[in-house]
Amino acid sequence: MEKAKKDRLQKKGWKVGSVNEFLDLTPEEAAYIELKIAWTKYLKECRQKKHMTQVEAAKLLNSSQSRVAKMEAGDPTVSIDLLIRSLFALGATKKGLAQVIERADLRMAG
Amino acid sequence: MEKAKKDRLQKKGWKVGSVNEFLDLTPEEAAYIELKIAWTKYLKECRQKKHMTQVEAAKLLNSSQSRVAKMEAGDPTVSIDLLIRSLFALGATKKGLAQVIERADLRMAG
DNA sequence: TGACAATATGTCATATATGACATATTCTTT
DNA sequence: AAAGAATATGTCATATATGACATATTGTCA
Repeated sequence: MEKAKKDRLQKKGWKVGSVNEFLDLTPEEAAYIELKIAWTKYLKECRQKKHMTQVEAAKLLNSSQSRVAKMEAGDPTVSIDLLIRSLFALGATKKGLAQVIERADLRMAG
Repeated sequence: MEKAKKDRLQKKGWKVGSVNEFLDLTPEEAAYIELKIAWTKYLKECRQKKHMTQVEAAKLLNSSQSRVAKMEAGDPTVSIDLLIRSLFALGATKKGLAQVIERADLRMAG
């Protein structure tokens, strides 16, 4: 993993226990995290496109402002399930979701 | 939601509490479930493409045969997170993941 | 600069997901 | 049809995710 990406992930709070463990992330684990972060960005885009505050989005999602903030920050306690459900509720499209995957820097085949 | 789809989801154990509640699924909730089921099918395809049994896949995934079975069955206790991580480990491609979304019957825009 | 809106961070009780195990069922092969 | 492999189902202790709340930080505008 290149340094820039590593720093970015660490900054996000994605310390899997230690920096060393972090360096040992398998390509699959790294891809999973990258994809998750890519979806968090898309989530923020969707909310902003609707001109909603986090408080308003939270109400729509039956959640709380703090959790919306964590979703958008890529907090490790946020599941992809929650991201996907929130994305749909915020008007994300199939095409948008798919493009996020295709454009994500997953370092994988395909 | 058309009857065929409803029956299919109910059969999968997706009773959200009652049949009535089920009929009241929002489009977003329905899309989430549909997408999840679509990924379970892709997971099974990936495993079979590798000529692996569920026991072998479980070992690769540091999981158990029963959980692999539940993943492929679309059990409600299986998260999308687990599905995605498992898919990557089983050699799924970005393109494959994206195509699953695009081809899923989500009844949404995009 | 002050004041208010928006977003971020930390914590917690509860809810949900997970691997593991036991057991049941289905599928193959003879 | 019998036997073994593969898959499915049920349950549980533990791990992780979630909404909520309090509080902190940042952004905006007068």
